[in-house]
Amino acid sequence: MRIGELAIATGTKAETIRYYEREGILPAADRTDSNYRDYSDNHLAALTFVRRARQLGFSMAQVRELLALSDRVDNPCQVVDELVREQLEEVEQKILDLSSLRDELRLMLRSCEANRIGECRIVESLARPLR
Amino acid sequence: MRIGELAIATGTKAETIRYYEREGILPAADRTDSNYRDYSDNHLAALTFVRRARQLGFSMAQVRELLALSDRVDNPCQVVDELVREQLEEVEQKILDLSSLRDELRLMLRSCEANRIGECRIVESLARPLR
DNA sequence: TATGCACCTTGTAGCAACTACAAGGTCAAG
DNA sequence: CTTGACCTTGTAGTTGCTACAAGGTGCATA
Repeated sequence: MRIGELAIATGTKAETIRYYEREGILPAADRTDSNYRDYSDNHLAALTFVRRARQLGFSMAQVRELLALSDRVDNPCQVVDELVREQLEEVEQKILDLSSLRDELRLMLRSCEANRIGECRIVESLARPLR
Repeated sequence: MRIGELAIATGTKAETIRYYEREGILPAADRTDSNYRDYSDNHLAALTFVRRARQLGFSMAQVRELLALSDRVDNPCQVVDELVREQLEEVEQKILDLSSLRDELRLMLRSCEANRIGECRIVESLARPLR
């Protein structure tokens, strides 16, 4: 399978796939006579894994770790569990941050009843000293 | 007031302040005889505004817009309102995305009862085809 | 006066994770 | 035999900073 096909199959741009290969996230593909990359089902599975982990918010470094772990079938599952737990904590923190941000934005909208910037509470509230 | 003072007053690194000046987000400061930047209270207010907007998740481009709007006191407040509304929508969408992500991570953790990677559901669930 | 230290200057390069080109090679269809 | 879709490499751009390096300035202290 050529890079374009793999790209469509995984919803990844061809350039991103080449980037992953350069970064050592994906193993290099075989080459055809005309030097085109030629991917196997193993590559498809690997890229699927990578994309899914990325979608779940894992960093490239974390994906590297996950890949290394999943290669060594005899490792304790605990290590993977730990990575997931860390990621979960980060995500939960982000949700909290965004929630208070959302509340502030909502407040700003509600307070805007003037119709000229001169009296606009939104601009005022942005100009307030930082907490 | 010198750059270090302004940095402390706003919780911004001096390098970031110089960066904002380069980017035209902040007006250039006056210079002392020895070529040090010399900031006024207006600069303090402007930087406070910028930092607050950035904390609220506005992009640099949006901050530029907000600054331009807040300069023209006779513009309808509606334009600012619209920007805030857009930002709010983005934030709400991000919260939704992160929430489903959180749910998936929680599921992964719960399903991991094996203790060897060979049977690890987490690794399995990462290898599943992309939705 | 000298010296040490914190602060300032400019310029450049690095980060994450791609994305967008440019300039050219390959291949199948019409 | 030409068109057009695909592929190749390499390089540079994106966002919003951050981190140097190499040198100048200002002020307190020995």
